This record gives sequence, structure tokens and C-alpha cells, in this order.
Amino acid sequence: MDNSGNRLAEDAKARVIATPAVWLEGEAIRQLEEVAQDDDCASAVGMPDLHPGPGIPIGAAFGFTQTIRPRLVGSDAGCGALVVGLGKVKLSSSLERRVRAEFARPPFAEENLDALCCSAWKHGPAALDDSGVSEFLGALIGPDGLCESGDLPSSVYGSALGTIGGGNHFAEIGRVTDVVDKGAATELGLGKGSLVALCHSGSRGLGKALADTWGHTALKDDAAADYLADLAGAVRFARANRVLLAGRLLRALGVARPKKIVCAFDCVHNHVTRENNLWVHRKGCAPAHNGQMAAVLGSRGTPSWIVRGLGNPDGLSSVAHGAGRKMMRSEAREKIRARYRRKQLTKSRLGGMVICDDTKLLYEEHPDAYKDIEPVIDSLVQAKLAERIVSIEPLITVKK
DNA sequence: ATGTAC
Repeated sequence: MDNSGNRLAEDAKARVIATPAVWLEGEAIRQLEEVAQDDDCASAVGMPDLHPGPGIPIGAAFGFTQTIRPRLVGSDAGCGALVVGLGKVKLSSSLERRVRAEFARPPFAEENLDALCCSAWKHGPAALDDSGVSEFLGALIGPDGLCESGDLPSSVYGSALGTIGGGNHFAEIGRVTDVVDKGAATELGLGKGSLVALCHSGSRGLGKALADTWGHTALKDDAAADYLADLAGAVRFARANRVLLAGRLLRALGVARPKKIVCAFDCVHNHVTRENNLWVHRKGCAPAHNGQMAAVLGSRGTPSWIVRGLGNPDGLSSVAHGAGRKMMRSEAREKIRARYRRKQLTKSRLGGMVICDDTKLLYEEHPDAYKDIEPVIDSLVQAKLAERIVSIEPLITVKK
């Protein structure tokens, strides 16, 4: 028995992780059930941030027995959230100016990008010395480098590295506010009041190219292996992008040394991996294996939560990736425009500020367009998918 | 969510 109440038709394969306090759009549940009806689908789990997407819902994990479905990974393969704990950092009074300046200029020198984007990366991260995050990059990206040799046209996508991207993506400096699991928080260096860099970004044009190439296919054998190799490149690209964004935040904070980093973990939201004899596709959904840390992203008006996964098979070892939208973008543009003056849009209910020149995006991404995160986290905890560690409230959020 | 074209 799941806790979805009576929202789902009799369908043993689809379930929703949501207490009655979580509002869910009917169209999202319809899309979830539609995927679950596929003969090869063993289970489809909607997370409490489930919302309608392009034919398939966002905020769900799908377990397939035999085949890989690139469509269920979507056009932003590798998109995810990076959390970097910085411990106690003294904030400069000119922080806002410094963050603005950092994100107003190109992120890295051309020659460094080239070094990053080609197979030369495999020989070491030394080319990135200018940011002071090279060791950090090397540690997070791993020895395989950014991409398979020759599979990434750096001239096309390289300039996207270290930039935020659009939509719900952001780079943020936040502060730990509520500490629920003090032991875990201390162990991670995420004590109350400590600073965190939080980066939500994806694989940009590379992920789109991948989606266009693989389309709505059902993959097995050699084709599946080819797709997985492409996907691995997109995941490394997206992860590198997040690391570079974190590097820029560190630069603005005046924290240029990797040893100041007390913890770092990266959650991939759009991915497919083989787990327990299933191809587990996560679409807007973070892995939460037993002991694995995940960030469930808030909305500036509501905090983000760091949770520890419990590896619950009923939830396909996953958790929600965020609070989830409450309004469609078009609806948000109209309603928020009527509700607030332009000047009110850059300061959030929690006191944080957003740096964003795009008024339309400020409407679409306003906290009012998102659900409260509290029932979302509560649903994950009640269903025993994860446990709360700490909450993080935004101080400065950069969006493009 | 994206890069490009309109």
C-alpha cells in the first residue's frame, strides 16, 4: 500500500509518493500512468514534486526491465545539483557587487576551455589553474575526463561551460538554517550558519543534441551501449559545468582554495542507470541510495533541504529534485506580474536576493510559482525514502 | 531547457 490515496487508478505499476497535503496536477498523474502502461515498465514512481512535462512527467523514476528510453531522460541529460559546503565564511560587504561582476564576465579563458573540452583533459586538470578550483574539479569529475575523445565539439558547446543556462537553473550562495540531524551535519561540515554554494545546471546544447539524436527509441544491446556512452559524456559535461559555476561563486566569495571546501556532493536529476536488474530512469529526480546525500531544491521563498537517502526500493532509491512547480510558466507570468511591482521581485520572503536581468524569468521563476517544500520533504520522510539533515536558505541567487 | 532564427 502506497500513500498516494485515491489519486491513481488501479495500477500496480504506478505510484505517487505524496501525503494528502501535496497538491498534484491531474495531467502529471495521467502522464505517469501512461508511461507505466508500457509493457517493459516494471514500476513508475511519481515524487511529490511531480508535474507535467513534454509528454512525460517531470519528478519521477521509471524502472524498465529490458530497454532504455532516452525520452525518459529527456533533453537536459546530466542536469542536476551540486552542493559545496564552505564552513564558516566571513561575508564581505561587497559580496553582491562581486557576484554581479563575476557573472557579468565570461567565465574562463578560451585556452582553458579548450583544455577542458578536449581529451587533453584526461592528462590532468592543470589548465584550470586560473580559478583555483582545479583540484576540486579533478576530484569531482574523475579520471575519465569530460567526454570521450572526439565526441564533444568544443567549438559548439565549450562556451557553455561555467555558465548557468536558463529556466530553473541557478548558482546560489546559501546558509544552513535548520539542523535536524546534528551528527550528520557536523560530520559533513554543514553546521548551523555555515555557507554553501549550490549550483543547478545541465548539459546545455549537448544534452539537446543527444535527445535529438536518440529520439523516442527503445534501446537494447549495442544501441543501448552507444547511448550510454553519449549520456556519460553529457553527465560529465553537466557536472563539470556545475563545478565551474561553484568555482565562480568561490571566486566571488574570495574562497579560492579547494581546502576550504568541507564537503561536496553532486546529484544528477536526468539520467538512467542499471540498478537491481532494472534500467532506472530518473527525470527530475535525484538518486537516494542508502546513505547517499541529496539536495531537494527550494524556490528562494522556501528553503532547500539536504537529505540522506534510505535506498528504499518502493521509491526506486530516489527522492524529489525540488519543490515542484505550482503554476505553468505562462500562468506565472500573468499572475506574478499582476501581484508584484518590478522592485519587489528581487528580494525573497526569506530575505535572499536574486540577481537576474530578465523580468520575464523573474515572473516564471518566482517563489509563488512553486509549491511549498515542507509537504514535499514530509512526504519523502513519511514514505521512508530519505531523512532530513539540514535546510539551506538562499542569500544570493544568480539566474540568467 | 536549448540555440537559433525570425
